[in-house]
Parts: sequence; structure tokens; C-alpha cells
Amino acid sequence: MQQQSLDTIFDEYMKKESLFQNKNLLSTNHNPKNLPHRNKEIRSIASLLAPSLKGNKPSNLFVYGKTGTGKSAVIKSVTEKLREKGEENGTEVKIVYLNCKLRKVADTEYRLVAELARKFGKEVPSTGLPTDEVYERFFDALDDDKRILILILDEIDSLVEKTGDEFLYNLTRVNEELKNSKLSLVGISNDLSFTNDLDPRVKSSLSEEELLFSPYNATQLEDILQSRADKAFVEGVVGGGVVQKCAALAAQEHGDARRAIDLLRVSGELAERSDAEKVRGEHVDRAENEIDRNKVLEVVESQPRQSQAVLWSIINLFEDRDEMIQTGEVHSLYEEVCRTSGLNPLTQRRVSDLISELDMLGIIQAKVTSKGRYGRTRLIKPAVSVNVKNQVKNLLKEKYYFG
DNA sequence: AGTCCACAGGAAGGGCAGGCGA
DNA sequence: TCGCCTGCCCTTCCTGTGGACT
Repeated sequence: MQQQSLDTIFDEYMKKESLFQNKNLLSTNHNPKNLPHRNKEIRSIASLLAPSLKGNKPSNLFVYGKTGTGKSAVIKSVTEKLREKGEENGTEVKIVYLNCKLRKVADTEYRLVAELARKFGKEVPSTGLPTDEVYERFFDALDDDKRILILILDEIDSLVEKTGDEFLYNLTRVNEELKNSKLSLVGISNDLSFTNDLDPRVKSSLSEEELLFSPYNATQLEDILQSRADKAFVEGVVGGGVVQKCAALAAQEHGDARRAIDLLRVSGELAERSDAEKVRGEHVDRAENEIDRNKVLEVVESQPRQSQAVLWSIINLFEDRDEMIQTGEVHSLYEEVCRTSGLNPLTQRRVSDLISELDMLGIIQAKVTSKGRYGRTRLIKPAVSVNVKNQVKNLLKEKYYFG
């Protein structure tokens, strides 16, 4: 019986015409060849890096701009072209792209340099060697032939925040030691104020050249989205105004192209799932909710159990009363929750910090308020819609066994 | 004007895991 | 391999504070 209904589902799915023609074009890791509205940036980066084709070291470059402004995509596309050109001309231009947020790969100084050494074929154990030795191996490998290395460090701010700027100092000075090769750094950061905290020497050498990627406006987003939509969807299935709506929503959020593309993709998926023949405005609305919901659920899932217990307490207190809650109340319910779920309760001081963190993540809203004779405390409430809040509650209950 | 509540949030330090360096 | 170092999580102790109440 069940077997049969499963069969029907699959059969019907296979029979159904997809709204998508090439969904990959809307996936987050798709690297488009064509990058509209970034010609100026492409040209300046290309001319900055061009000296490498004649065997000269290009200036170090620091690129910054908010998420979804095309920084990584532009750099990747320009450097790929550069590598091809180098091959044609017989100059070895080696491009190494590392995302400093990638855990276990490039999230500490040791790992970063070890990864670089490995890219040049040197064996480096994942731990144990002095960092100097790893630098040595990397420099040796790099220098064994005449070449230009362009090292792209994406999300460089997160690595500096974690480990300090010493590795940047070392990398910017390496050219003094190399005989054959030359190394240029390209740093990419979302954090606009990132260089302010750097050692002045590092700052001046990393930012020999700087380039700001400003956010896309709604018209530009629309344009980008339209060209993707044309190729990604079957002709005629994207209803009027859909692309515009996605662009407008993303433009409100600092012109994030990634967000716009996500919205369009999810809208399409929702339309397909509900057997609609066209993607419409209502699907975009639902997509927006769905994306927000997934974001919240993802954040909640990634929290440590203690934080989850605090959140669970807040949600339940709010459920019963529907008015702002204070820290003390949260802590007493939290202690009870710990007892029933076998957790070691933390002190109020610590819970107070966890509440601040949940506030910063945007899951709850907490404001320090004085209630006069009745003390000074944080007033807390969930910061998500009722619908999302209930889903968070279910998640905590079913997956993490609270309640 | 003074008191006092219910915490906020800073400082210092303990305990632990994991990385570092010889 | 092993002691040292560092960062993180957490506790303890503490001072500070806005405003209702007396």
C-alpha cells in the first residue's frame, strides 16, 4: 500500500515538467562567467594583476565590500583568465584561493601555511611542526621554480580576528627571502573597518591597492537576476514582477545578490512543489519566510545545549505570559529545565551572557530597562514570528529533548 | 533626598582541550 | 613525547545603576 503510493509519487514526479531548465545557475556555488555591473572592478583588478604576465610582482590588493557584492566571483573570474593567459605566454602564474573560514583547512596560521605548502606538493603533518618550519617548507617549495604566486585569502578578517595579524606580516615580507618566485596577496573581507585594527606595517603593505565593492542597487540586481532567470528557468514560467520583487527585497538588505538569487531559487522550488505552472509573487513571499525560517533554525541548531536550554526557557515563559520576561525568571526556569534534562546549570552571570549572545544572533530581543523600585534588568522576548517560534520550539523538543 | 531592588557587566582566575615547539 | 602556552568556557566576587518608592 505504502509502496504503491511511493511509486505514484516518484512516477508523478518524473512525469511532471520541471519549471527549471538549469537549476545549477541559481545555486550558491555556481561561478558565473558573466558578471554584470562589475566591469569597472574587473578592469581595475585585471590591470593591477597584469604585471604578473611579464614576470613582475603585482601590488598586494585588498578588496572589501558587503556579502553578495560579487567580490569573490570577480576575483575568481579575473584570476582564472590571468592563469590561462599566463599559460599561453609561458609565464607561470599560480593562483591559490583559500577561504580562511574553512575549518580544519585555513583557520589558524599553522593550517593556512601548511595548506599552502601542500598546494606546492610538500608533505606537512597536520600538527607537530614548529610554525617556522612550515613557513620554511612552503617558501622552499614556492621558490624552487620561477613563478608568480597570487594568493587569495577570502574572509581574511575572520582569520585575523582569531589568530592575529602575524601571518600577514610574514607573508607580506616573504618576497625579501625569495630568489626566483614572487608572491602577491589578495585579501578579501566583508568587514569594512577590518584594516583599522591591523599593525600599521601590515596594513600599508597589504593595502598597496584597495578596492571597494559597493552594493548593487535594485535595478542592477534586477538585471543580474533577469539574466540568470532567463537561463535557469523554462521560458515563460517566471511570472511578471517576480524578478523585480526578488530584486527589491534583496536591495533592502544592502543589495545582496546572493540573497536575491536564493529568493528566486526558493520561489521556483515552492512553485514547483505546489504544482503551479508559473512562479508568482506569492511564491516569493513564501520563499522569503522559508529562507528566514531556515536561517533561524540553522542558528538554533548550531548553538550549544546550554544556550538552547536558555532559549527554550525564554520561549516557554513567553508562551504562558505573552509579555516581556526578565533575566531572573529565565534563570529560574532554566535551572528547572537543566534538572529535568540532565544538564549542569550555569550561574546567572553566565546565563546573562548567553542571553546577550542570543540577542546578538537576532533570535530574541533583550533590552536593559530599569523598573525603578523593582530593579534593573533585561526585558526579553522572542524576535521571530509566532510561526517560526513554534518551529523552534518543536525542534528543541523533538531533536534535543527539552520539555 | 535617600533607599533599595534586581540585576548589568567588569575583573580575575580556575579548569580544560588542543596547539605549539623542542 | 611531553611540558608549555593559549583560548575558551565558566565561576566568583565585585561595583555600578535608573528610577519607583518612602
